[in-house]
Amino acid sequence: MPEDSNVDMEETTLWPLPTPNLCKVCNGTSTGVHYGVQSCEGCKAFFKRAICQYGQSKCYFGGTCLITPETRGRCKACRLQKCLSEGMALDGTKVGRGRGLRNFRAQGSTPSGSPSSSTSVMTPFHSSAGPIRTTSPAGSPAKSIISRPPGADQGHDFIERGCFATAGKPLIIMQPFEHLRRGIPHNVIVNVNNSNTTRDSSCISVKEDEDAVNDREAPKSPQTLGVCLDKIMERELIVHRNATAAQRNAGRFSFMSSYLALLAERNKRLEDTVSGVTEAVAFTYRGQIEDWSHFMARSLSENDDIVLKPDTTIDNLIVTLQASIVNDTELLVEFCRHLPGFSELSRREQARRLSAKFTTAWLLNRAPYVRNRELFSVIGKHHYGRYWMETLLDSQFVRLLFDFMESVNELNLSLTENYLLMAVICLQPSPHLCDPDSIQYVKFLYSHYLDALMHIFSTRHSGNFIQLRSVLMQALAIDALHLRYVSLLDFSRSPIRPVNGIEYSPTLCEVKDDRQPLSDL
Amino acid sequence: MPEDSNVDMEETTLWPLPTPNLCKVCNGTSTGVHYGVQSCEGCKAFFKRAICQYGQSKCYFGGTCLITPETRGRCKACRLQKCLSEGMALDGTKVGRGRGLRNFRAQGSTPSGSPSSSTSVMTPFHSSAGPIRTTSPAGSPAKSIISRPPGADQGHDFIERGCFATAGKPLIIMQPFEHLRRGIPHNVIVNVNNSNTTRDSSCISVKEDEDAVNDREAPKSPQTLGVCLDKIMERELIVHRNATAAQRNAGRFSFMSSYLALLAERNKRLEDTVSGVTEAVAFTYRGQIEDWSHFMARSLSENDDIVLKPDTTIDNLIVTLQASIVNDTELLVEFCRHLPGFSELSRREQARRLSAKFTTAWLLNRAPYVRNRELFSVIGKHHYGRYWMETLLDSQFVRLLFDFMESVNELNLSLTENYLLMAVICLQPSPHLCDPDSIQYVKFLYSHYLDALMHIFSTRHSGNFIQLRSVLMQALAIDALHLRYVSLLDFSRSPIRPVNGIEYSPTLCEVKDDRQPLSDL
DNA sequence: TTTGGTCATAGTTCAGT
DNA sequence: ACTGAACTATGACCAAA
Ligand SMILES: [Zn+2]
Ligand SMILES: [Zn+2]
Ligand SMILES: [Zn+2]
Ligand SMILES: [Zn+2]
Repeated sequence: MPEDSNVDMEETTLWPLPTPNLCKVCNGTSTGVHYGVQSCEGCKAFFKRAICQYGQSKCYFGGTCLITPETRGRCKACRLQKCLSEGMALDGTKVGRGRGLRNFRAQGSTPSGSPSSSTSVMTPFHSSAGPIRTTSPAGSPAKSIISRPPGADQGHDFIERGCFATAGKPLIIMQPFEHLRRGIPHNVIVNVNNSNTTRDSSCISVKEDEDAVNDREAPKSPQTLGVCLDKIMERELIVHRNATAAQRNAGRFSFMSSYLALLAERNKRLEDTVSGVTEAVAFTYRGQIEDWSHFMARSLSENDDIVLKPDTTIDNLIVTLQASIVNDTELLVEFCRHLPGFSELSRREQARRLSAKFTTAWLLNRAPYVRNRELFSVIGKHHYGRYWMETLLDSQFVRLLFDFMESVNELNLSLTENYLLMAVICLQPSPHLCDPDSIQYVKFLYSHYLDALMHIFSTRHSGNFIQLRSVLMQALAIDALHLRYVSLLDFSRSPIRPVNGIEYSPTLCEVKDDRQPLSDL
Repeated sequence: MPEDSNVDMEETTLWPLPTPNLCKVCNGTSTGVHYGVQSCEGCKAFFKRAICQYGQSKCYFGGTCLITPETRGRCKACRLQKCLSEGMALDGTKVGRGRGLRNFRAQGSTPSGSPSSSTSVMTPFHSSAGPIRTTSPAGSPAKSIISRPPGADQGHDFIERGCFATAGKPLIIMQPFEHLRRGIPHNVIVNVNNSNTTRDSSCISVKEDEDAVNDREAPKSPQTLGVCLDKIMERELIVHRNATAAQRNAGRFSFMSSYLALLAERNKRLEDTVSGVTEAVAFTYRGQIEDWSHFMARSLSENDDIVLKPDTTIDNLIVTLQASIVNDTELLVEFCRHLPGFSELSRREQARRLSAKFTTAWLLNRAPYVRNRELFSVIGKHHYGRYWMETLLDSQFVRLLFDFMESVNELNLSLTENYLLMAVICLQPSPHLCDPDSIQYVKFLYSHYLDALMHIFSTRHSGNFIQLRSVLMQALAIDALHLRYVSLLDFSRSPIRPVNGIEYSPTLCEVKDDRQPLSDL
């Protein structure tokens, strides 16, 4: 320490300012200001690695190693210490050609965090930089995806269940049998001979002797398992005196009542939420529902042959379609604004979420009006069904849309359930849709609405949870497709195609399990 | 968060900011409209580079990365995708500069056409004359040069209007003459197959014609759905002023808190129950678990060939088996007595229930020690596995037992889950096991324990509810078999066979339509 | 106001040790 | 396992239109 500071003093006093090309850490040739300090390439890279990936290191020479271009490799601890004492830091690094404003930090006394002893703790912790990322030049082989920060955890579990299943932590410490199961036997049981168990195995043999002597040895008469069990039950249970019936009932009641009250209260909450959805529908989609129901009923009754003819020109239809998209979006926004709890999301997240969910909501809204691969919806004054969809859109894409709508249809949802499902889907807590501070809340909302859906869904005989789960998964795929394809579609001209020229392919629907690093969110 | 400040501004001004200075791509601070989109310097430069010099890139995180100022550097593919879906395009619409021309010339071999069309290709095929050749990796030609579709205008005039001009929506102010100002009327064939003569003026004139034809709504300005959605969202959501972050948090809290309190209370109940099970295990099965785990681990590690040899005589084994049955029964009774709520059953029902569940519990207790069709359990001092089972018992019956244990195994249960499952099964409310006055209570207990099981089961990724349901059904079958067959087995002599002479057959497992409350699953 | 260009600095790679 | 020269990517700033 004294050594270093002397050197610093001399340099700064005798050659006060520039030392234009010297690394403040090792005195080598500097290539500019890195991490706030005039430094060389080596010290720059070393500092980054030291902060991001090295573990602890310690000086073995007393902590006062001189750092020069020749010696800087000899003691990592002292080199890092020097970096820190010169003011290097990863935080607040400006990307791009920012002003080197941070230089003032190096002035005056060494910054607060500089360790005085030479045991530098190289934590793997890092600020916003994220794990070291590899970018690939075109066509390079696959890159490894670097370790994911601990924050980004479970992805799909919450698809399966509602609040009651996910809210709260795991209840108990798992002592999984998996170690045994997976057939890697050797490292499993370390506590082989810890016979300090409360109940050691000898008791078995003890009992064995007793019972063998008492019950079974002498009589050779057949003894069924049933008889044996009865005897043991009698013996065992008689030891514990049982309460009277009245006492039992009291016990039962106290055990059940509060829990049942909880369940009742929960059901009331869920029903409130369902009512909220019903009201939201009445405020928004109701007109559409009536129109389309009527239209479908009429079309189906008039004419068994369901292939409907086009009733306008492409250009007119495109204009109408654009308008209907606007209308649908407005309805979706309005619908979600009526959902209890939704308004507590930030406006920006609302916008992000609903933009991302447009396609899925569009499909859910229309699913009830699909019959025999035809869609009976009306936009403007025109029937917008398979004919126009196939005319305007990629046919594989259209097939996917119908597949999804038919999947939804197989659920046989009631009207309320259908829009409850829409709410659930609009609230799926995908990381890329959540504000950083809203993830927990959205997870709550999602599972709450899912609870509500499951609640009314399960009261019906047809409740098909597997299919429901499948639909939720498909919705995620549609969301992915929306981002990658649908939102790039140019709806202003006749073959509606994406502006980036990447045509539809099923791979666009793939939902990978990967989560992008969310460390600093 | 920048958003908060915006919200605050909003609160004070009472008038929604028309377009906050936010980058449409990354939500950072915008510096104006670049390439047709309100964007920041970074996204502007990125887009330019991405189009002109980068090769293709691909997302390694699933293709739905969130793009924020902090995260935008992590995934080029998603950033570019977002740029495109927001409508960014390189073309000559805002040709304001000659520098680029100079640059093109300096590069040599520039297509000499008008500067605005130099990169204008709508197809996924890239123009062979890539304008800027850089040091991009060798042989990565395929980057389609994106161009703004003809007719796209830029700047604020478009932003002010709803996208798609919101045909039929009176609240939007049309600016039908905006394009007249810019474009020279020009009769070009309507561009379903957009010819590459994408001069700005021509496209605008086309659009004008369309406007005139279609009752002056919906100018055909090519826009992606993504842009459209953004604009509507902005318009719709801006009408409803959002609360401050603090207000939102308060709202969230009030919405969540009582419900979460319910959940917490419920989880506490479940947790209590699970703890009860864990304690019950510690009091009863713990010694067995340790012994058998150790035995299995040792057996598997010593010897890949798992066929274990008999280590005693049949007569000895039968005696030992009898003793172990006694022991198992005692353990089962003791285990269930520790289960919260179980003691409130009448002694008679306890006995009836546990007698009936003996076989199922026996199997559940041993399922974790089954590997490759071998059972690694120890009774007395002897291994009791497939060899002895098949020697003593009906081989079809043995096969059934192994089938069930392997089904249980497939659930990959933790230790606690395994015995929680045992509790659930012991509490199945079959009518023939219940006292008349206890049916409701048993149903409650059953669903309570099932809740607890589902709860911890669902927190694990492997939660396989279908398999769980299947196991519960199989358990009922085993119960039926126990009554009809197992309890009649005479364990006192060597081939263990039923005293009534009715040999095992699968029909004995049939469960009458007993209407078990499995709908809870 | 928007454009292309600049360039200091950040991040990444890979042969060398 | 670490190092660092060389390379690529980023974006604030700028001058020009
Ligand atoms: Zn240096
Ligand atoms: Zn040192
Ligand atoms: Zn941006
Ligand atoms: Zn990505």
